[in-house]
Amino acid sequence: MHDPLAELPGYALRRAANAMMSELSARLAEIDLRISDASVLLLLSGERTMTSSDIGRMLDIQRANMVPLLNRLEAAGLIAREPLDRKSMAIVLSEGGRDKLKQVRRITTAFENDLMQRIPAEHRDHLLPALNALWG
Amino acid sequence: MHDPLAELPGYALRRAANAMMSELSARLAEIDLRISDASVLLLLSGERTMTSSDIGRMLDIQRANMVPLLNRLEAAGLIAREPLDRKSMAIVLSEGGRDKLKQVRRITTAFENDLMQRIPAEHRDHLLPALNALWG
DNA sequence: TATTGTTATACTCTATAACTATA
DNA sequence: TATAGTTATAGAGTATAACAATA
Repeated sequence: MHDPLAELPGYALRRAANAMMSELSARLAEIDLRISDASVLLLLSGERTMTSSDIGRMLDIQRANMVPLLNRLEAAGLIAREPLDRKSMAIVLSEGGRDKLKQVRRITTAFENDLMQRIPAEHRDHLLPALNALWG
Repeated sequence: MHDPLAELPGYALRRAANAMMSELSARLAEIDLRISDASVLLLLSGERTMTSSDIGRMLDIQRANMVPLLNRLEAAGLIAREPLDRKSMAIVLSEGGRDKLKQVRRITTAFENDLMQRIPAEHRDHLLPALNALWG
């Protein structure tokens, strides 16, 4: 059939992202996390001390929307809020958070490998730089 | 800074798609359309007669979610519903819909060109086939 | 003055279940 | 028996405005 949308990279980008997100969501649901939860845990695995606002800026999540997200992670025992001064809070991984992070790494590594395997070899190495050029 | 997410294609895919969508949304807002509205108009430009369910299957939109979408397009005078039998309705472009479609084509063509220009030349031609491999 | 954390709110998109009528 | 169109509803994600307290 002739699909008038088949040649539009923007359309393909949307469909590919949607397919990827729904598959990743399903895999992360097995450890009771959402994609944004997992992103936060991965970000907190770095060396830097970060506040809620810092995390939001890095992940492009509004400050206001970080609140329920971090509440959820805190209620699950994965992070703790520690005062930096009387205004800001450091968000740190708890011991349970570090355990969960290992599971996140296992799942995301396998997932990214599966994604790349689906791409014909001659195109594979071009995807990441092309995508990064579209938002970095 | 060291960003633990920088090397994940899935993450880059999400960020690139979000950036693309918000820019395209803004451009389409100038002609009072949403992205899914524009997708439907582009799809209806093909030769085939299509029902609401057909469109939903092509665009991966649930049957139930097609209803408000098509109601909106009908209220804007862009499409009409014409009975095929006593059960199904053909969705057809009205004259206003064909005019709007020209504007959609103008905007999306310019947009896709802009997108591609942001990608370094050596990666450019690989994006569409790589993305299509992730959902087709 | 700018920023942090927060509350409240609204809008969009998406997913599911159920129903009627027709193929 | 399967499908079309529809209604109702709920869950996510996301955006904005406002506020008090602190840098």
